[in-house]
Amino acid sequence: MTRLTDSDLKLFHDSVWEFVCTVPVGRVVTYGQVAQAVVPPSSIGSTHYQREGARLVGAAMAACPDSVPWHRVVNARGRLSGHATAERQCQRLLLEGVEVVAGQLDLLRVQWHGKACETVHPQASLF
DNA sequence: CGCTTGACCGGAA
DNA sequence: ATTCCGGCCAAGC
Repeated sequence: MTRLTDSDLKLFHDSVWEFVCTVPVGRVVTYGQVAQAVVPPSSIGSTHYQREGARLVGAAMAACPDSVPWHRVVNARGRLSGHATAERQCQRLLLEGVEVVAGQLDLLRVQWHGKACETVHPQASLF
């Protein structure tokens, strides 16, 4: 079975949203990072998932509810992907104190690597 | 059914 | 530094 079932995709979407909800304010994650963090759909090959996981995450985000902080998900290059809501995404990030310059943000500074890094203050490291 | 598109990614030019 | 291209697969039409 190489084809994903509806329930698998639905569960995957839920997992993605759940994970994104755990991202703290002022921090961001990448699509690939999310793909690696959540449990893959059971009926997909690990090799395929490694290549397509990020895309599946993107598809999941396209239909996410408002309760999910979708603006904290960016692409691997630390840029806001060229989707229709990029403008709003930029606004929300700025409101959270994330430095966004020309649609580009510093992943080294704001990327979230898990709960272990929560002790690090997002903006206190500079100066 | 087949073709096109996409909230991606990594590498190449 | 930026832009382009191929890959891969799910969804929509």
